[in-house]
Amino acid sequence: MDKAYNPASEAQIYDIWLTSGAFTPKVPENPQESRLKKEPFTIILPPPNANNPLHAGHALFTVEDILVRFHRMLGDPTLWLPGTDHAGIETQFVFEKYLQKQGKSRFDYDRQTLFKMIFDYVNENRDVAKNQMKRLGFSLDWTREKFTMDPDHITRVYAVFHRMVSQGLVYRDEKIVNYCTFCGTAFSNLEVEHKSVASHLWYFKYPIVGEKDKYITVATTRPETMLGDTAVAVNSKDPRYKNLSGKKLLLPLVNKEIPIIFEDSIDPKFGTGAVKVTPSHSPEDYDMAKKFNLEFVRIFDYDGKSNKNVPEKYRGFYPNQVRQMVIDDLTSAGLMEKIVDYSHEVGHCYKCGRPIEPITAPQWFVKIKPLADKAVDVVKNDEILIFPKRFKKSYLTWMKDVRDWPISRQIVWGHQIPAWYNLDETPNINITFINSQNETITGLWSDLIKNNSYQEIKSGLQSLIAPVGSKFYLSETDAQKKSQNVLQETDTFDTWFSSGQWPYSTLGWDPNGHHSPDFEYFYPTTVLDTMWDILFFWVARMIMFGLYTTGQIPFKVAHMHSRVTDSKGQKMSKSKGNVIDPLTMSDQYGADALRMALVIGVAPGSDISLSEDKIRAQRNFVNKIWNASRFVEMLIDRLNPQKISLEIDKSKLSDVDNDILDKLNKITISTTKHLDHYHFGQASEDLYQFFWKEFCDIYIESAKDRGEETIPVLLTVLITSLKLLHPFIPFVTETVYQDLISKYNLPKELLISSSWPL
RNA sequence: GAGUCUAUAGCUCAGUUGGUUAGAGCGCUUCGUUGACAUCGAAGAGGUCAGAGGUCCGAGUCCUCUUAGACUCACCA
Repeated sequence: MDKAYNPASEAQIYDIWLTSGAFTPKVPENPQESRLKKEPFTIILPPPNANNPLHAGHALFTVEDILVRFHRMLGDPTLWLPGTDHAGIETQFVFEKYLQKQGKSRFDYDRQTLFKMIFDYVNENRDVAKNQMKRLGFSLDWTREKFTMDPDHITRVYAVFHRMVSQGLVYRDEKIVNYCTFCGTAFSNLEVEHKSVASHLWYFKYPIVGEKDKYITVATTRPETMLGDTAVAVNSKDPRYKNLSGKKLLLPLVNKEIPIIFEDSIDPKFGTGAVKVTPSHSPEDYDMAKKFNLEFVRIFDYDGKSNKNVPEKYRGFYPNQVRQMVIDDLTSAGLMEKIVDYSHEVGHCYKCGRPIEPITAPQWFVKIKPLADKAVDVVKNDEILIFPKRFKKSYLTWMKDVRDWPISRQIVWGHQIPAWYNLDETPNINITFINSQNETITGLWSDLIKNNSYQEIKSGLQSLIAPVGSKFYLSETDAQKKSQNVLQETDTFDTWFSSGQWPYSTLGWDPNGHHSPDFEYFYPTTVLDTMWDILFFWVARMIMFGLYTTGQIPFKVAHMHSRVTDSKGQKMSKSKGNVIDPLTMSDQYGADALRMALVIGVAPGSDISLSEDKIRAQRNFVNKIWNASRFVEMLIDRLNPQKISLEIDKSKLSDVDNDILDKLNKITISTTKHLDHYHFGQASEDLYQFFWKEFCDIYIESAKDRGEETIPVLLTVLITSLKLLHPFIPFVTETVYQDLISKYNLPKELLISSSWPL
């Protein structure tokens, strides 16, 4: 054996495990019956972005590997299923930046071409993450590897979509959505970041029609939207406005009469108690407009600029430009009463950081209440356990009043929504395409078809917007019954609509009930482990989808791990320059050292502060194991016994022997208990102390002065320690174990497949 | 606006259901080690467990409040 442990050999060990078949569980003949007798242990890996290399957070999948290796050694049929995610918006934006460097943009390509370009781009990078996971020692079953862009996954997602449409759980509607005009797509509430913005409250006057020099003063944070006002709302109990019933106001600058409505949700104490109502650009106003049947006037378009619904001089400007113009014009008209400082929360795009424009747009929605109710029950009654416990509470409060989920995104990278429109049936569909002269053309189908062929439009298609109420079909052939002129919806599903179906889809759930043996055997899965930041995005959606589609929970335990921070407890980010790359670290110190550093002494649910110092310390520990083993072998060589035995003769034991065996027994019990309770930090810390202090510093030291009666104890403690440590630091333990086996003619087996010492 | 979490040695953090002199790693001081490991060993310095009050025979641990920080959710003009 070399003087020091060399992590370069780790790759060979991984290959040995891989070819041994240890990662691939066998599915018995009768999966359902077998499952009743002995339940498998299953984890579906949260699929990393197929396009990106791993970061320190991914290295934390170590906790899954620990669980999987532990249960495999306990003798449970164990499956850890790998996969990668196409990560819709994330990846498309990365690709757009790449295009930008080449002086191009997404608008230069038709939809099909752009999709293919991104697909190729992702395929080039897909193996990177996969190889990195192998490098970290993750005992994933690669024979079952999946990708969210696999045709069979898409088929299943489409089937579930069909079912939801037919049951009225998916609908189209034009309501207020969070729209980022820069990114060009709608977002769900979860994708909006609220930031406090120091702004103003503008007070200005709306003249009352037919009453000279009488006004109502409104207070607003968004003066620019007044161009789209269609009412002013006041509280019916507000004495100031009581006598105004039936009166109209003259909307300044636009010179249009708008009604006064009486809505009791208006707080008389805020501002002037009178609120301007802009149904197309404010969620609250939208609700009021629906209630009072008000007119909708959308003044900002998808490109972020003001449109033809405003007086000519204000057209074609961004909101902040319109704001200044409106303020100036109201002031010079003598209608501006006052401006006061005011700070409030404004939604910003989580991708590009720009302000979100609430805008009415036709989108696809999931009716969430029926799904959420069941998903609440299974967590409330602990059918699904959420660890650490505090996340149960945040899950339940979020679920309680979750709103309908907009699932359509105006991007091409993802699963194109499987809905087709017959254009002759719905001629008012708005289409954007690139024609044969490479010009981008936008217009209604009924107009475009006069000068362009269907084929040209179809092949150059970029996007379409079908008005709410447009008839759609769930297959292309159905749509073609009336005529051949059909187009598929150009929106794609929110990534989470796809990944929310990951657990049952990867295992081979079948929409027609012909499920695969894998599904019958491994579903519901046992543990889902992920970082808490996607509890709502992903975990909640998986629970809803799982219950809806399979009628069963997707997993029994949702284990939330924490963020990896730097040595000062700060979030890692490229701009701060404090990023620790897991692959650089494992090349330098070994994957074992990195893995140990990520779990040792970490309390469940608390942030994990990682530093090179910490990894180095664990490298020393790994080397300690190596050298202790080497020294045990040297001791045995020196004693040169006739026969190597692991049999312990209790009558010959001294106090030191009894002491170490007693402690070994205790550490075995406590490690098992801690792993059962997901206390990885405590388990690894205790093992560290036991091995280094109790075994090396005390027992091995004492063995230096003794005879061959120590051999069975030395080997027993060493081998048992290797087993207990194996889930945490698989490479060095397996390497040493194989060395002991060949040296002392022990029964051949791999540590990964050996039995847990209980 | 609602909620969650954190505060323990110079630094980063453990401390399971409250139970004797509060622990680890790194750092620091002194010493040792020519035949496992300088990626080592031994010894040591260093903490009124954020503050105040309370429950208890007993509180780092449970309760209340205060202070300071982090985070999550949220359609209020």
